[in-house]
Amino acid sequence: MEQQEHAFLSSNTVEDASRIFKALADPTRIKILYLLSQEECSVSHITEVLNMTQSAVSHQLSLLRNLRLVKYRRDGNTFYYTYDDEHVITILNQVISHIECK
Amino acid sequence: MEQQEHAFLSSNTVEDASRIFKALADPTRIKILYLLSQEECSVSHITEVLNMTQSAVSHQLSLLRNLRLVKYRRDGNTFYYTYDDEHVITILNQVISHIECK
DNA sequence: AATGTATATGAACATATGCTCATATACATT
DNA sequence: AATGTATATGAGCATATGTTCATATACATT
Repeated sequence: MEQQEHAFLSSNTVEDASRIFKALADPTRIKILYLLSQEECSVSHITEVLNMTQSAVSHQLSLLRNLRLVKYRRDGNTFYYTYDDEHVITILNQVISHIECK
Repeated sequence: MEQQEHAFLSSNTVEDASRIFKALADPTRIKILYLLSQEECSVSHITEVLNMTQSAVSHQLSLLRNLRLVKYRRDGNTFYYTYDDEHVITILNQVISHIECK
């Protein structure tokens, strides 16, 4: 009630923002989300394109699922993932464009 | 030369994007950058507002300096920091607005 | 010159993160 | 029912990260 004269962020807001940026902070997750921004993908397809182990990809998808950044549908044994947060994809694309036009 | 049919990101681009998002992924750095988005601040002012140790703040400022996200001017013993990357501030504010209007 | 003040920096430590390896699960096929 | 296939998951491990503590640096003041 004294030392904070200017508008500041609530700790919830800061935590939420941190969570979003953390999700985007890892190269593997950037690649996955970028792929999904272009097309629905099966896990095995992601695994092949990124040239990673199935387990590593699956762990990252699990993390992205928990954050509600991706969702999936199942068809037999195949799981097809799509992105589930338009805003986060927009942010990702903005940063990528900004980097590429340098 | 065969398994990559769609446009994909160069690893440099991915690394650069990762670096930017990593910078924004920590609550302390979010608070610092948000403060600096509003006004030029001395280290001691940031320390008081965030209620953290001088050392912790200084370490984070050092990290942000290395990433060229902030710069400073010196006036006697006091160092005044400002942000140095308009685009990153824009991204931060976009994410914050998005979170707050939920 | 000596002391004070604001900030930076290195080492150490605890926690978080991302991967691998082994294995579980669930559906498909035979 | 038995085997195969696609994916998920838990444990373990190595590395990265953020803080603290102690101390260095550089300028100011007396």
